[in-house]
Amino acid sequence: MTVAAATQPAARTVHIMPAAHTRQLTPVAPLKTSCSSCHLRDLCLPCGMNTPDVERLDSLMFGRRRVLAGQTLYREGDKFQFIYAVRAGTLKSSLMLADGREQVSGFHIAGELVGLDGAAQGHHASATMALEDTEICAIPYSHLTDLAANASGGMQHIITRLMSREIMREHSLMMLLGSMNAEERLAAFLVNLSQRYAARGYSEREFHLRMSRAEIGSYLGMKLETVSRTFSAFQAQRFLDVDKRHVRIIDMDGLKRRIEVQVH
Amino acid sequence: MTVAAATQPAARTVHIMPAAHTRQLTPVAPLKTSCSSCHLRDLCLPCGMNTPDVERLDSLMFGRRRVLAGQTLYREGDKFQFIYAVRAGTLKSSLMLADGREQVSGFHIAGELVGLDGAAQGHHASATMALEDTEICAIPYSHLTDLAANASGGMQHIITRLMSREIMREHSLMMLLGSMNAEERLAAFLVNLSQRYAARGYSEREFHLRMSRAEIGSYLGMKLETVSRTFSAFQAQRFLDVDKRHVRIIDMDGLKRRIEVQVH
DNA sequence: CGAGTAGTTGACATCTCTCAATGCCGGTGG
DNA sequence: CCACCGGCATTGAGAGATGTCAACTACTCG
Repeated sequence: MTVAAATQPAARTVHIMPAAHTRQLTPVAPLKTSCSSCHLRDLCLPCGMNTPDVERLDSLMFGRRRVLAGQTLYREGDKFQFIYAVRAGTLKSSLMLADGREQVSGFHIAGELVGLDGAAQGHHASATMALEDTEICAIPYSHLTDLAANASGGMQHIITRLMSREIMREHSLMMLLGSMNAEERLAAFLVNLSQRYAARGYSEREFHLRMSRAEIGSYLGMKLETVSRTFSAFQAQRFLDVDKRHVRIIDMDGLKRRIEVQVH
Repeated sequence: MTVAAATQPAARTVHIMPAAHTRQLTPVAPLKTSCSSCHLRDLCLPCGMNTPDVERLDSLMFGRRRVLAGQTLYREGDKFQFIYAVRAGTLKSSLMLADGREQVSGFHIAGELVGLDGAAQGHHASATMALEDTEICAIPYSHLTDLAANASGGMQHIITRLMSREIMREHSLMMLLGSMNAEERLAAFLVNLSQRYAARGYSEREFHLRMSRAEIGSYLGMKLETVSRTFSAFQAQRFLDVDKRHVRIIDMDGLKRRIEVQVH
């Protein structure tokens, strides 16, 4: 195995596609953030909460932080203290085999939460790193559970639902890894990404991939060459245009027909 | 794809290996069960709880239920009301693709919990069925969350930890599906099973598989013939003896050396 | 300009799947 | 009691998909 190249990149090129907000930031003292005024509130943690609960959330005053491209948010084995909400940018989570093989377990964009995997053991089971300059909210887990204990019952349920959602996310990935071929995998990946971008107001048909072919391959359980060939095959079949990391989907229905995953 | 055979078996043969307790049961009114006196309390839901919390759990008086071999505990889409603890027997959970392909997402034995995947959407994302006559505790989820709201903070944490554990379990499976070959997959499966049996006081080196080759294959992302061939290969390499579903591990270290998964 | 990284593509190797035949076992019914 | 059937497992042979290795291009960074 030689995914080694992807394991510890000295620095990563920064891509500039949807996100302009990553660039100009007051880089000084960690800003405090309020959920109620956040443009991501309907996608992120507060989603589904009632107003008083969101206000309680605000009272926690999450710290905001920047993670530069290639930097690590937490490593495997790190103490579990925070869960993180992505405000802008892209993160990648991965697991390691003893022999150094890496398995990417997820890519996370604005409004998504990472780090919940640490709750079982008190330390993180995966590592998470930024694929581009990324801004996150660090949510102290202990504060969140305190809140759940005191707030209206709904709050407790929110945490549970978040974790359950994570379980479902992994279900789909298992499905994909266990019973799909290369074209189905890549199609599923692109359709999923497209939908997540769309939910955030970006184009569902045209976007920049923030991850390398090797990272996509690791996530989808295939080699980078196979990813590359499958992209070319899709282009030949007129499902999409690809130019390196720039993707334009021409025939969304065609892609979707390749997968038909139910996993509701 | 023709795993169809495994999809809807009319009836299943019952195997008799560790479990004798499945057989004689008062099949009358659903028994109520108390966690504090359960022989599985250190593996199951109460694991890690303090005594007062376990007593609160007892106050819920979970219903006990039998699920016969081949019967379904819940189906994909069913309303999420309970989580289930296996008291004796074996369950299998699986997901469906629209085209009928099945992906087994887990096997569950005594002391393990199933059904948590329903918490996100209020209905189950997977289906669960008994591979042999099985006895379960049905734990009303709403009672559990009520309890979490009132009990000492630890209780809330227990639920979270359970779900986080589920996430980690799926992490390992993803790892396996994403970056291991057939021999590594089967070795990982057998070692894992062996450890779970050992934790329950059964032999770690000799056991009966409750699932078919097709089900193992679906779980591990390979075809039943490949599972069979890999078993034969292990036998030829003197790692184990197999006779249909009876497995005796001869060289546990040899098996473990094939995997070396870290995923802690 | 040279080095390094990422991506693409070809040729070939290898692994796993597919299809098919066979054996084994348990259950059923004559 | 025995013959037969269905389900499960094993095994072989060949096909197909993906991995491996290597060459080449484009681009970025110093």
